[in-house]
Amino acid sequence: MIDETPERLRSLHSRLLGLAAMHSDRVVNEALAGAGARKWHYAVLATLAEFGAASQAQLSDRTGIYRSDIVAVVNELAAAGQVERSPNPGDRRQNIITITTTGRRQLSRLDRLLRAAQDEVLEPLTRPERDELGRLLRKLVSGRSA
Amino acid sequence: MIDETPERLRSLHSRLLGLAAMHSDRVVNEALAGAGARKWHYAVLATLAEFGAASQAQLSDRTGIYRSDIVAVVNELAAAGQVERSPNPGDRRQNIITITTTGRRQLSRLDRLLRAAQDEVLEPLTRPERDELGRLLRKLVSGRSA
DNA sequence: CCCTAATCGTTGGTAACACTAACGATAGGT
DNA sequence: ACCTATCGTTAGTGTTACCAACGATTAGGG
Repeated sequence: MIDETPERLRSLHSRLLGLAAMHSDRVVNEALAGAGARKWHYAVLATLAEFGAASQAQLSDRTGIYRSDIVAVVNELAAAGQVERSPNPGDRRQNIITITTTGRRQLSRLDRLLRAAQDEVLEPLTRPERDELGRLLRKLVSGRSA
Repeated sequence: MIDETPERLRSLHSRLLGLAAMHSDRVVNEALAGAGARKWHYAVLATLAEFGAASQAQLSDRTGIYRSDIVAVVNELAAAGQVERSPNPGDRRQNIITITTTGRRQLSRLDRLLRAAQDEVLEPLTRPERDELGRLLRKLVSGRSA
């Protein structure tokens, strides 16, 4: 099993990051697809569960999803009965998004699926290595992440 | 500067990988754009320089780019005079892609730009931390990477 | 030697993402 | 009252990964 990848590419941190992220994303998306969700749905549900009801603009800030893309996500979650979208009487520009009981149930299902996916991706690493990887990545993106 | 991101997302390795890869990709692409290239062009030029002339299928294997996407990359490189595409007389299904002198010049320019981009991305990390990150990422993708 | 299967380059298409621009409605500051 | 900013929304762009299918060609099995 010879490695046919040229040296210049093999030693490129940006390439390694891309490959690792792609693989991780694939595993995660496949897992979430088992519950009819994508990572955006998880991000919104988790944010609602932890911070409580919020406007779409707040959801955008907290998840890093663009506010134009939040629309479709909330549409889909609402269609599945996992959130409710109601106008804010105090500020009629805003919608208030609330997580429902169905949404909480879905969230714990996604939590479970995600944990398994995470374990699958990190399987080649020992516990301390996983922690170290997390630390390094956090350091790498600290400041500019959302 | 409070962190408004929910705990569940902040501790997710898959999310950290995605954020880091996105940032790294952005910096790299901006750098390469300074020479009118994207990372695919670099990957193909580097592969040709290290392994010599090759068919498009071989380039696909060695770079990980899909064979349907190689077409456009080779088109663009050929239009810029950086590679030459000629039919293989020994197997008339194949094209033989050769790097030109212009291509080699472009490759060293891209090498320079890429090194700078790499340094910019990794700037928050110390030398040993960069090595450790590389090691962990390699371990993570070893086996299934192209 | 012929037929089938595989390979090569190519075209066209899909889906997810990140991101921009612009709009009507509404709110806030002065 | 006026100007400005914000909110949700629609529409659209460009990149990336990936699939399906095609004609041309080559290789392998009977």
